Amino acid sequence: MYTIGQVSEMFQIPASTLRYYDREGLFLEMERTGGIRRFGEREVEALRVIECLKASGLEIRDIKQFMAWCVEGPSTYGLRRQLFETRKKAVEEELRQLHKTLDMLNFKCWYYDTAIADGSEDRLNAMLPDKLPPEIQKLYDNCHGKE
Amino acid sequence: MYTIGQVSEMFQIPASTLRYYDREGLFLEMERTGGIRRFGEREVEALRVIECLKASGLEIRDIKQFMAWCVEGPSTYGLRRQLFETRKKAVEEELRQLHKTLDMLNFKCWYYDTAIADGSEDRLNAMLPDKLPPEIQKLYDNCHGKE
DNA sequence: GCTTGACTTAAAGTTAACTTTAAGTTTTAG
DNA sequence: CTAAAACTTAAAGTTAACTTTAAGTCAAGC
Repeated sequence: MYTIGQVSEMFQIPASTLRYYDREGLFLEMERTGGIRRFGEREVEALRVIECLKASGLEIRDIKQFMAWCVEGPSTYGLRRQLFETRKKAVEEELRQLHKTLDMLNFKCWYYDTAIADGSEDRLNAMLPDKLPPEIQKLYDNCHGKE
Repeated sequence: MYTIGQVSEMFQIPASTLRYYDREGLFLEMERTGGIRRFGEREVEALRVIECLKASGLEIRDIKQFMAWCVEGPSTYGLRRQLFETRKKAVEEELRQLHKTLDMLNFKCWYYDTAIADGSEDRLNAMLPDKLPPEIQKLYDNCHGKE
């Protein structure tokens, strides 16, 4: 069993944030001794799931809903499974979006490398949007709306 | 040249947001006719870059800084190049984090598939954290801190 | 027993990124 | 010329996720 300070240290999360999560109902069955929170394995695993769901784009209120399902028992397995499935779809979409963002960033890096080499953007502007090197054309098209 | 309403439609961004961006200094040289904003190719490309930088995790105030560099001219090519390089690093890190998140989500989907098939988590709890199927073990380890 | 450090609470404050409101101006269609 | 649609502003309001503050309680070491 851990104190809030130890968990704060383990996860590199401020104790104030852990208290906030508790207030919001993310640690529904946490024990206390003399008013002081005791984090057990259940809470540590809950925190890993909280970080995962947060990273997937879920809001605190919806994570609270999930935690309530966990307390409710086996009748909510289906709902919980569905939640993770939906989060998977969201993260996969986010990954696709981030790859497009990366293409734009790579294009811009090439663009400024070229501008620096040339000393101006004149030649670049004359090349745009066609006449780009083939590998750069791909990056450009992918972040300027071409399918 | 486009009005704010046309750009709002094109990018599916509320006109109020475009005005907010303008107020924050993201369209530094935008023209007006009779007080009304005229978005040209420069502003449309700026908006594409804004969306990219936002998706990369950059804040509005830092995007404003970038736009100021663009107005400043060729002397800031190096700074602009460096900004995109830094954003690339941030996005690549975000991609790594999202892949770990996806591993956790896949593990949880398998976990609840199994719990549903079993009707309880008893057998699962007896399997954890070792004795998991090999392909599941990988997912589990990757999101429970094992290197 | 006393100090120190870690814990507790409720309530107020912070921040970023919008969003809404209210009042007014400009453009467009008839 | 007029009515409606689309634009304008400054200022206030919203939201999520914390974070800080103030005042107090608990546990450990000397």
